[in-house]
Amino acid sequence: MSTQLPQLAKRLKTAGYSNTKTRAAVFHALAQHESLRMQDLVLALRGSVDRASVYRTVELFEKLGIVQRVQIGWKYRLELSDAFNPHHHHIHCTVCGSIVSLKEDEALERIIHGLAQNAGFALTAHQLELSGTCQQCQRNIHKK
Amino acid sequence: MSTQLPQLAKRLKTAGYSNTKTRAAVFHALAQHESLRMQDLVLALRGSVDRASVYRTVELFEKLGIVQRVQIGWKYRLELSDAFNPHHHHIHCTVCGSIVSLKEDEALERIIHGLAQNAGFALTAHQLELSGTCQQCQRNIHKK
DNA sequence: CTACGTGCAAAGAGTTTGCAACCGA
DNA sequence: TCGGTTGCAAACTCTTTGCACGTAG
Repeated sequence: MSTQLPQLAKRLKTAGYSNTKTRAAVFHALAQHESLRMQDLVLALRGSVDRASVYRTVELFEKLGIVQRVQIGWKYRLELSDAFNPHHHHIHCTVCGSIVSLKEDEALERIIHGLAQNAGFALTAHQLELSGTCQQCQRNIHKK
Repeated sequence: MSTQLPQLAKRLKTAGYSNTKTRAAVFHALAQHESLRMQDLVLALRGSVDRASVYRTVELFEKLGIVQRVQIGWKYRLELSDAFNPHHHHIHCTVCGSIVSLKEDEALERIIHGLAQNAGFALTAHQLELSGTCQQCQRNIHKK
């Protein structure tokens, strides 16, 4: 959403960083997708932003809490953080690779915070990753 | 535990694979630690098992459900799967890097299964990763 | 104008693969 | 013995870094 670009500019400014074309381009590319792999992001910006700059920008965005890495399967994917995108978790199909976002679940979040508290930790983040077989793929298996 | 070696032999045999020294060595190294990074595993086996074989063995063990990759921070770590090691989740300190295993929480597991069901998925695995600051590091920060 | 930001190219991790020798059943 | 397994070395992919030039403030 381009409505979020002012948000980006503000965050950069507040933290003392320049609001450059490159950073806006990376942000824009990220906003186009629910989540993407680094290689997709690099590809999407091919010709306009150098690979090294993409990595550097992502690193900065993480530090500023603009972007987060989420684990899907073995590899991470990138997505805008909770401030730009409501908090959620993912479930992915190990057969076809599709990814579904799960709405926030209050009871779940409560338990998670309780677990951290019991361990004496001040919780700053958490990720839950489910994997299994989606409905479509379950049907396909039965066809065989 | 060496008491688990027969378990390994059985699993390999059942699946039609040889029970080799290399595989036993990799398994043994994994059993020595709660979890380790690939590089630590390679290092622990330096001189006895080649790097490529470690990778190949880990891949096989995953396929056979002997080993699982868990996410800690951005990188994955390896640990024996739930069949050899009770199901649990992790919380890690982003300051000192320490990792604490959390005991299974029934309510949590129930919610997770419910979420998968709602999404129409047949759940096969899940991982929860918490991150924050541990008690020790919270104290250290206050000292400053 | 000055310091931060970027592109380019090259270096470094981490991981995979081809092939000949080796070993378990 | 025979086919699966391993070591070795090289190839690949992903990520980081140094440096000179470009650009925002």
